[in-house]
Amino acid sequence: MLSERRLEVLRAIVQDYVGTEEPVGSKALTERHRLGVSPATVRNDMAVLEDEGYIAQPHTSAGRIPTDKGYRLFVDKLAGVKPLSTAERRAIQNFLDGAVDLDDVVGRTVRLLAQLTRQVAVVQYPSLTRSSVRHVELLSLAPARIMLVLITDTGRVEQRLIDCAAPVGETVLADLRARLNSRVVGRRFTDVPPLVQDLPDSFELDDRPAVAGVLATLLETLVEEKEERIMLGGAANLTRFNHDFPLTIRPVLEALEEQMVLLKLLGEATDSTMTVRIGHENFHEGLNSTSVVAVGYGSGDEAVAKLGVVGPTRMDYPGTMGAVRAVARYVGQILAES
Amino acid sequence: MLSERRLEVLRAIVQDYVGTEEPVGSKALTERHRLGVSPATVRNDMAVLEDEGYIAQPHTSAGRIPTDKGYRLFVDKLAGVKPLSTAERRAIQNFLDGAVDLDDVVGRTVRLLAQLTRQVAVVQYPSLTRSSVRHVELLSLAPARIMLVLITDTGRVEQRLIDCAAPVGETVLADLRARLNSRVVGRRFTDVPPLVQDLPDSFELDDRPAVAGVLATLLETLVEEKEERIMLGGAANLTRFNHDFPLTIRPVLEALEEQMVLLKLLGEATDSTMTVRIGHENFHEGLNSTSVVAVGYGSGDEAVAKLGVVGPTRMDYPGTMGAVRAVARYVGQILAES
DNA sequence: GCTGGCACTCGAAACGAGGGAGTGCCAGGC
DNA sequence: GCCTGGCACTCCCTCGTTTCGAGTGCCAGC
Repeated sequence: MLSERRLEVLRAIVQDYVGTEEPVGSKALTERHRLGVSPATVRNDMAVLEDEGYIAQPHTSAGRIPTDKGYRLFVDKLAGVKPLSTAERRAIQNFLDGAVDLDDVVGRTVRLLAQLTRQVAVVQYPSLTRSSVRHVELLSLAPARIMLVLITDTGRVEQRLIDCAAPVGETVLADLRARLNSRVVGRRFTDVPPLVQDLPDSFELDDRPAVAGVLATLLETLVEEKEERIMLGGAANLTRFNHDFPLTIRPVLEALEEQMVLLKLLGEATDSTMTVRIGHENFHEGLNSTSVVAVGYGSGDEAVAKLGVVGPTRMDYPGTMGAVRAVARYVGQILAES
Repeated sequence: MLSERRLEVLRAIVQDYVGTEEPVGSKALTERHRLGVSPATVRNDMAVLEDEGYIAQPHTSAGRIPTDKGYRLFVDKLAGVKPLSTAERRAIQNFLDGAVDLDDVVGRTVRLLAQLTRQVAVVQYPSLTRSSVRHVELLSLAPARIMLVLITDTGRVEQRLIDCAAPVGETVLADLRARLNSRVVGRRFTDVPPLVQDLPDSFELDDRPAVAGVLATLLETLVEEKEERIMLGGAANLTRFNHDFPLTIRPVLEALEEQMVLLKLLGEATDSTMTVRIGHENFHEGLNSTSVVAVGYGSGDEAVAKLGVVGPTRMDYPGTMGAVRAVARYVGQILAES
């Protein structure tokens, strides 16, 4: 177990390194922080911290920088979540109010988060699997062609084209639409499958294939993982850490273009606790020197999706966590109102 | 007027510079191209080309690089559009087939273009103002709250929340829905306003405000420029020209995050001719060393929107133009089918 | 267990020489 | 009149050397 002072030294190192982006030495540390001991003592502490793997030196005779393990300790034990100023809170509110639809909400959120944290923002659309049905619409585009439109309680709209083997009459379609809605409106999407299973049975034999086709597409839409949509913003902020630049920005940009990677970054937890994934904890080559701060958001207690930011491991964790949490709360409110 | 050979020299310079990314000198030129003259002659030609502003040298005693004016001449007079190989064509087809909805089409297109050209791809969603109405849906969410869903013939779906001053009955809503659809389905969005202007008059006095409100939101949705949606992809390709890197990538990324800038980049022309905007022709600081190749696409002859790529002025114009044109054609086909 | 002192390390910046690619210009030849 | 070979000149780039300084580890002393 590390002594109190050594933890204090680690905290000071993290803070200074985040601020200056340069390895921090023992002398500079004692000058910038009131540690009450001499540089020599700090050097001894640093040697211990290095042995334990919390800090490292880029090369002999340079200052120290925190390791992933060091940041982890910092986040878990040494740092809190910095609340936003009232001015910032007001800015968030102003910015998010006035969104006209879900796309707009998500778009504004992503820009807001990017601006607030000066990092790359990632916002997931409300997940279908965690939403409820507000309305199902069936539109006949051509005799054997139907458009399925799904509207969720979070305002999300999904559409699908369905090619039927045989033409479907307007009356059948209207009938199906009515029955479908009476059964599923207000229900969670995950509960839908058993509710519609026997629906084809109540139709004329001739119409059953078409009805079954529509239902199949409906269920497919619910299940497909690619239906998890994600919006990204603030990529320009990547250029701010122009340290070892070209080497590091490339793989990050590439990773951020992959839907699947983004989803994994945000994490699987379905509650709204905040997760901080640091460096190698992301298990993705190329994101080894980036951290992710993510949190669930939703209209109620339960999270319908996640949002967060991606930045260098050398980031202002307390500030970032504060911003992410605050934005998630406001987005939840907005969603609850609509 | 430049002599034939001098044009040939310019072409050679552009080609070599695009290939090597390094200023090209007279000796290297004669070695790599069969110009039939000596380096000294080429030097004289280069001096003339420089006087005319087609090429420049970064500093005395360095090779020459093309100026924007030089690229312009190259694109206009010296280069054609390189057709894609059949393998590439097949790849496009395979990649775009199997898209399930409009979002999917646009998403696939953006990835395809980025991959094909190895540059940043930009795809605009079919513009509302150039589409026709397929269906208008009105859903009652709460007594005084309506969701308006607009579906276009290109498969685009837009939704809007409408807060009415007073509750609107289901029958009124159904009535309005029916009348609205019978009037506007199949019509161009730009033609809609006069078609619905007198619609409130046919309703009970009590219901007119609500009806008018719905119509107002509908018209607003059509007009608003921000409804021009755009998808972006391949940002990681920016890192490929890591020449004067950090200086140049930052403003480009920033510019690409602004919806308005992107729209302007794609250009205003509504037909499907290809436009190439080179360097300063973009009139946007930060995009001074990037070029944009854009073209309209649509299901018929007329363009419903634009797509294109953004890359360094030092790009392979013939190849890029070929890829952009080919992709636009395929997307048009896909759209026509749906 | 803390501190001051000291020798040592090693990267970053500054300096300077050399090489080389490229240029402009000129005189001569077809 | 246009092309060509020759030549002197210009600068950038590379590379080795040097210097400088921040930082370290270790040790003896309090």
